[in-house]
Amino acid sequence: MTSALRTTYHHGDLRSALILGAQQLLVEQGIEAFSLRAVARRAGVSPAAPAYHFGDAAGLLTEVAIRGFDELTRCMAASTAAGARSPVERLHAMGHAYIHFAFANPALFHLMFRKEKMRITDALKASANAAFSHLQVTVCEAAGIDQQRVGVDLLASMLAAWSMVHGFAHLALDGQFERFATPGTLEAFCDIYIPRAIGQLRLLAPVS
Amino acid sequence: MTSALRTTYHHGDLRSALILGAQQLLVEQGIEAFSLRAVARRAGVSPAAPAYHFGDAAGLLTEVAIRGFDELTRCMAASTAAGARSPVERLHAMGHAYIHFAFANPALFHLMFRKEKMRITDALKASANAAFSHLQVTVCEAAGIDQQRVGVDLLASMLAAWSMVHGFAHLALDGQFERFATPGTLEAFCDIYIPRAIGQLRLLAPVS
DNA sequence: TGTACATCAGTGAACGCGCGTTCACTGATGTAC
DNA sequence: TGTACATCAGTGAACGCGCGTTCACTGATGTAC
Repeated sequence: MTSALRTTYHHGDLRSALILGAQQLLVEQGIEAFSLRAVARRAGVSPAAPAYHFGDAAGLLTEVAIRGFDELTRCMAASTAAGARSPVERLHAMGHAYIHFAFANPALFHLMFRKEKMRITDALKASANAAFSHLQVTVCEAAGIDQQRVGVDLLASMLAAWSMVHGFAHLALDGQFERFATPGTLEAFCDIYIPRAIGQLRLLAPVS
Repeated sequence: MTSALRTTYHHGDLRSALILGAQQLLVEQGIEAFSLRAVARRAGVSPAAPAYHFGDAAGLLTEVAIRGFDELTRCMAASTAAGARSPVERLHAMGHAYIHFAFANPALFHLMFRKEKMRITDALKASANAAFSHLQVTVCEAAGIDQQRVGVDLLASMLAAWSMVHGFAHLALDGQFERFATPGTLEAFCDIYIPRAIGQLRLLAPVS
């Protein structure tokens, strides 16, 4: 809701509008451009309004990050839900989903893993944990292990899988793979190398 | 050289001193605290002096990042040089070195992979490439492949290895592993899981 | 059904801060003759 | 060997900017009686 649309003194749901506006600001201009004043401006609201709801920038960004983790969880869940695939195929699908989430929301993805920008609240931890346990379940299934009995080896597999997709996404977003792919073909490059990189994980049998 | 030590109008080697000061500022206060004025203050020099040498913050940070990549290369080289180990052991050692470099220099490590903070000069590319080709050689040796014949499969192995250590370092630095380790034991946690995670790479035979 | 009052949600002008940048300047150094 | 001059390296005061935060305020909403 922009200032042009405001007719009443009270906004109605300014809190949500500010979170949404912050998300859009992140998408459009990156985290460097983020400030409480910029968010207020975009919402057509006085510069002091965001502080009333969130205290400071970290408070608002925390809410944005929570929604980011929720969305990531949704993406991962959707990727494994479709069709009756094998556990290994589901893990591949989830890895893809993780990396594609990062590509689709670069600034949000970076924010989510920059704890110094946020307040580590219980709500944030809960959302992040939900995303992680999706990974955990899928890795357990792919490795054929009862997830009630997570031991050192399985945790190592999970860390390896998570680290790999996370690192891949980070390096790709930072342009480190331009070394190998001419500009404009990064997506094609990723289509080829994401499955092969994930396929390098020892716990996984070849997809087909 | 601080202002207290300055006796002459000319500094002598202000350019180097500013780069060093910027590095220290990064170590001590993180990238958020970085500004040309802060660097000038630390060097005991007028606020306009850094701009004379580097143009803007990106120019100075580029120089810092170049030295970061050089140092990373040195760390990786040192890790593989010691003793007459097997190729696989050398790859393990290099992965350790990569992650330990990140732990020892968190702010610098983050800077090196934030291209929007820098100018992508030829010198920067050269330093980054040098670090990468160290990885490439070691992965080739570990996989037993002639590095003159890098194909899709070998590139996939390299990307997998790089992504994994990079992601591991990132996630650990962001505190994501506090989920598993009580505070204060992160290093012990990493000592256990770094080798096991790297051991998950398909190309690698068991270390011993 | 009305009225008084408390609380909530947001205003908007003002504050001080650190920042990058400009600009006329000056001290030191190098070079040509 | 001296001198004139150009260039280099850095000064420091000033500028305008956007920022977070404060503060007295006000319009709207809810609640008690």
